[in-house]
Amino acid sequence: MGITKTEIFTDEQNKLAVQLKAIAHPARIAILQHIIAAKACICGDLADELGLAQPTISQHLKELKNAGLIQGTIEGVSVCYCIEPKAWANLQKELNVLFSSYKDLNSCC
Amino acid sequence: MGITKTEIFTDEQNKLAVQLKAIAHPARIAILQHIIAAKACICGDLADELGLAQPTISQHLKELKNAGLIQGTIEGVSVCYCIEPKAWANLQKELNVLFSSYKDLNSCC
DNA sequence: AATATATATTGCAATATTACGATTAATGTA
DNA sequence: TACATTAATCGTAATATTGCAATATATATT
Repeated sequence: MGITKTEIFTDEQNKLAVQLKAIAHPARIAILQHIIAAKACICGDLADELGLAQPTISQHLKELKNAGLIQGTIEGVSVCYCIEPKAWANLQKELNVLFSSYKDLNSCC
Repeated sequence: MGITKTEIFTDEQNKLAVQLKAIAHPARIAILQHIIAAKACICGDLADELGLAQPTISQHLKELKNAGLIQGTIEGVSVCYCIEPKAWANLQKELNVLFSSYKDLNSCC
């Protein structure tokens, strides 16, 4: 078919998948890194820095925003994007739970 | 176009994106959780447990393996899949670097 | 009000992903 | 060797993503 069967998974699994998908693109990783380093937080600057067209950056920002990972504040004619602290911390926690649940011991092969 | 411009990003950004993409699907999250909890580590069992067809699980396992996150050991007629410890630890580290690089202080908005 | 600047949206073509039935390949057992 | 069991691959249809040019929207300035 081609459509993910979200109904057979838990809300946690689906939400984690959605947020990871938002990060799982090199351009969006680069955008997040730039925002965090405060090198650039507005669309046009990011487009210049990363070498992608303005509409492309705008779309990536939209996806990150839809996933709740960043927030935008209107500043005159431009928009300043930055990390959404709660979602960021929550995702970090969820990932830690997943990654820490594995101990080298319980490997069966 | 529709093709990611990997050449304008660093190897680290691209690799991280690939591995995150591998995890960024509810079925693959569920598979990893099952493998870690040692509830099931063979294709058929996972198919039964998760309610997806055997070829579908096989494809998801292949993607996780391609990303280097799991490894498969042939055990008679079946294959036991488990976490690839090094890649797992490395990804955990990379994610920690990314997530920890953000401090609530340096938000510009 | 007209102009400049910055972001968002639309539309499109190329590509990638998702899921599964049918089939094939590989190992173990009678 | 024939048969059973399990995993992988192939083929296909549906859907989603990626990137950009063109355009629209929104705010600031003159």
